[in-house]
Amino acid sequence: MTLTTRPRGTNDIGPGQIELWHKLEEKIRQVTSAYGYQELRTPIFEHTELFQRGIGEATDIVEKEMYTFLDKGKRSLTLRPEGTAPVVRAFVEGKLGAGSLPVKLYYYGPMFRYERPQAGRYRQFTQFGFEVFGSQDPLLDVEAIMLPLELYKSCGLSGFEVQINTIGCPACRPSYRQELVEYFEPQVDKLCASCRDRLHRNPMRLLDCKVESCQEVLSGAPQITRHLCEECSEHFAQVVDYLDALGVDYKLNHRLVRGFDYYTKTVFEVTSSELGAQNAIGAGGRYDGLVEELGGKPTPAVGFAVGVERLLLALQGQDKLKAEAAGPHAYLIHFGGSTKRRAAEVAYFLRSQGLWAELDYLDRSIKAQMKAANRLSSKYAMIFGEEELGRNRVILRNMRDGHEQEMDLQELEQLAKIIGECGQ
RNA sequence: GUGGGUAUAGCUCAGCUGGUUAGAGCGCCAGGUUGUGGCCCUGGAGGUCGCCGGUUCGAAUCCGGUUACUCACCCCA
Repeated sequence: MTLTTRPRGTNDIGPGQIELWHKLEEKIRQVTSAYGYQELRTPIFEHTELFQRGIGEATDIVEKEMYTFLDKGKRSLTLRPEGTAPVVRAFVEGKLGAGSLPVKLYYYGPMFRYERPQAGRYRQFTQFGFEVFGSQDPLLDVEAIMLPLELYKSCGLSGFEVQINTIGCPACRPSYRQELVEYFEPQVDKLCASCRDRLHRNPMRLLDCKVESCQEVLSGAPQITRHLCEECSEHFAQVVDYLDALGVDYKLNHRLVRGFDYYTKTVFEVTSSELGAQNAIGAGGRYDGLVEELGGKPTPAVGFAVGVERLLLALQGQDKLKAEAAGPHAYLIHFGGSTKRRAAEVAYFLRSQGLWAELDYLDRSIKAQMKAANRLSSKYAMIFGEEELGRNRVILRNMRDGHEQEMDLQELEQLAKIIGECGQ
């Protein structure tokens, strides 16, 4: 449309915001390194088929939310709507499982889904996620919950809730499905339109329907517990056991179902009380069948993804993770002409020492330059006056207390030292 | 894809039932201080009133459409 509006559902992140992003990214690096994860950067787009197979044909994402296009070679490509399938693809393609297991990988970057934007939902959004390959240990399911909790806490976030559930595996899910269908079918006329539609395609998805009129039928729906095979049942018991032992606060939610087809056994979701309708700040689960489904050797895996914009929204709501704006170490004030050249010379020296030196490029009055120094909250102002320069000296003014002293320009190192010490 | 709300200066907003040069606060620039910031005072710049069309002698104001933002549904991080 216009040259001056960004595409719907996208955001520019500039001064005032980017500082928070940098801080969060730093926290992410700290937490992932403490847990022994290495970063994996995958392409922004992949072969469309990867997502069709990985996420599942019958999911909303694949059916209506993907940014899919043909390139000049007539290949169907898709802007990644999530991070797990690409990581699995890279894991298989790069034979990353050839060495010692488990393999711990994390990713960070933009994802794309064509949806109506709303609070905490954008067409281009950012996810931080991680995946562990090569072990069925329930302790790794627990780690996949602990790591994000560590991140949230280190950011200062409070008011979040962990919900967990198990959705079984290909061995035990069919019989549960069947019981669900048998339970719902006689009362099909009491269900909403979308539930009726999903009943035969994916009956488990009815469980988290929020339509008021469905609630009564749903409350009597059978639970998966009785259908779990011994392996799944034991696995989940151990997950719960570890969580209890580690003192993690969580809530069992038998109606928690994830939107992707690849999940098996444990699924979890973290919500924030700070957010509106889109209150999930992270979610994940185990997916023991996906690597094989995508052409790799059978490899169990578990992962988690954090919605970065949502986490940032929650943090801002709680006034956390604030970035204090740093100012220049020195603002060099000049009168134009030769004084400007001397100021520039000193500025470049200071910068070469790693100090933030700022100067006026608009040939403004001294008063205006002082105001600029003040506005940027510069620690020092340096005044390059004709008279002082004649004696090879400048005035160094401490902007905090107004104290001034003359400094010798022969000793730039000394000058840089003073400015650098009080700065920061 | 569906529904509600909103759209006036860089920002936050006022503009009553349509009436002449569209305002305020903050911010920005300049001056008050011939070489010195913050406070104060004075002045100044800055607006296609989202866009298109309609009603009217006359529309920022009423009507229709459209786009964007926003909130919610579906779904999801």
